[in-house]
Amino acid sequence: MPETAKEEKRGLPELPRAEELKSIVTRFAPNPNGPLHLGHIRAAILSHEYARKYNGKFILRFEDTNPENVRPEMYDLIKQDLRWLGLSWDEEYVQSDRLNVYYDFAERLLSEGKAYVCTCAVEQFRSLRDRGGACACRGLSPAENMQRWNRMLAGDYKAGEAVLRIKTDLKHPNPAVREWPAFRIVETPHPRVGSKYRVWPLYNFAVSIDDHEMGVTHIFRGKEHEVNEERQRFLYAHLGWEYPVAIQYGRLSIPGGELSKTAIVEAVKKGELSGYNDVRLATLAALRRRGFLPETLKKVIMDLGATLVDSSLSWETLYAYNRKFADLKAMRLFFVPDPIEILVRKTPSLNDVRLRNHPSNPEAGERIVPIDRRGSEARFWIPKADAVKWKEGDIVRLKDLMNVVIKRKGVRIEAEFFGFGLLDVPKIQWVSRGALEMDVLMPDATTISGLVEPTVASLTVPLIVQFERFGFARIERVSPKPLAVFAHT
RNA sequence: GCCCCGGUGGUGUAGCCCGGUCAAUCAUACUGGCCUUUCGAGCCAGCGACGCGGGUUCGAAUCCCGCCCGGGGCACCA
Repeated sequence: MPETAKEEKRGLPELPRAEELKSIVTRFAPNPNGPLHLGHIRAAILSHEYARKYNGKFILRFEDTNPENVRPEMYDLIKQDLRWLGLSWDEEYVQSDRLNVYYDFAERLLSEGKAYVCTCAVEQFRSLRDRGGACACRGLSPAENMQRWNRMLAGDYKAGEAVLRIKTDLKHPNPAVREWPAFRIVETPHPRVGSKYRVWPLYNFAVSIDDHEMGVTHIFRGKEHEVNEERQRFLYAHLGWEYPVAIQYGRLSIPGGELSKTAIVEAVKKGELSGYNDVRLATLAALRRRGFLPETLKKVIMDLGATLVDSSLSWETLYAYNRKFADLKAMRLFFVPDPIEILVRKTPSLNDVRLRNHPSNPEAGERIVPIDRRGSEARFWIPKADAVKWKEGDIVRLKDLMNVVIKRKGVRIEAEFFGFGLLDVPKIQWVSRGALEMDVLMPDATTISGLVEPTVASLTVPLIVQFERFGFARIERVSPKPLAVFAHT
């Protein structure tokens, strides 16, 4: 038992204030403007796991308050991604459905003199702000502000002509937190709610209102939000609210994961990438396609924890974790890359062989590998890369079948049967009668072609398999031509 | 330029708040061995780190100061 406790402590340290709060509420709040990647799922997984650990609530909230970059297909893609990861949410919100809520709080702040509608030109406002000064709008009465606000809503101002600002400390050491904007005017129709609204809340406002209204107790987010927290605290103070516990973590990088959501969307448009799940990407869709298992990603993220240090993950680490999980259940198959034919003479009577689908798990069942045999001659395909290393007289074993001795090399290898008994010689995977052509898409987007056992045609895909002596892969389709996506060795 | 944060083995982390039990945890990688009809998995052993300099203290990875290095923010994006 102490073991378990220790393990748990390592993976999931106790949350601050978990004891005093009756219930824990966390949330994952993605912007539906692009595909989820490793960095996003860090927030999602941590939030989810903690909610579950404390029997709390996990909320999914789409932060789509910028009509200009919302991509309608992303709402569902993100949900699919989360489901695949095994994350379940108790409540779901979409910010573009909640404008009235935000408006109510805006009006309350205006009437209490804690916010104002600013019509200054941005540059002018900024230089004033940087010097610690207030613009004329700040001194307006609540009544005047309400009037301006109504004019904003009515459409009397164009985009950029008016903005609602939250009053802060004009002398705050960081100019970036002073008098931050909470609402702006956007004329672009929103993909979900169309032209119903033209005044949109900005991130810091919508997040603050929602986190409080939804009872969020713990927030997980990247440290790039540190300044935002300072800004939001002014709003919480105005409204007399208590700020949730915020847990920040550093940047998570991995080779291939450099691309921003916008850059990915662009590259896909231009055809430079095959899609959001292009194997060269570190999007969740790509990781899934490459055969990474949800439990692998969860484990990796949980091991990372929530430290402020920036961490750079290596693919090797990801592979190692995944190998461990995949090995337990992946069906074994023979795949022969870049095949060369081998003719084996003097073979005794041979039947098609029945092989275990998994070396140590009998429940995985068996499969038949057919053999092309005429009289005492049998034909197989083996990897050329192995064959070139042999010389005449070498003995090798066709794995799980028989030993052969190499007689002649050429465009076709000629060999002779050398017994069934297990020998301490190289064991080579092979295919024979009925073998199917298959492509394996590699992580660098190149393709390796080869032959695979005919049983592939009857598999239910997608399926994670291990091609013996080649590596783990995810079979993506079995017809017309089977395609697998390589995961790792 | 201004504001903020961080630096533990090759990599990722635990420990740092509340100094001693830390000749520093765990994982991964790597090396060697065992096992195995895969170059996969498993088992065993080994390897290897507190950014630098000062200070406080009987004692510092842990506290203080300086330096160096790295990251983030300074959007009417999220």
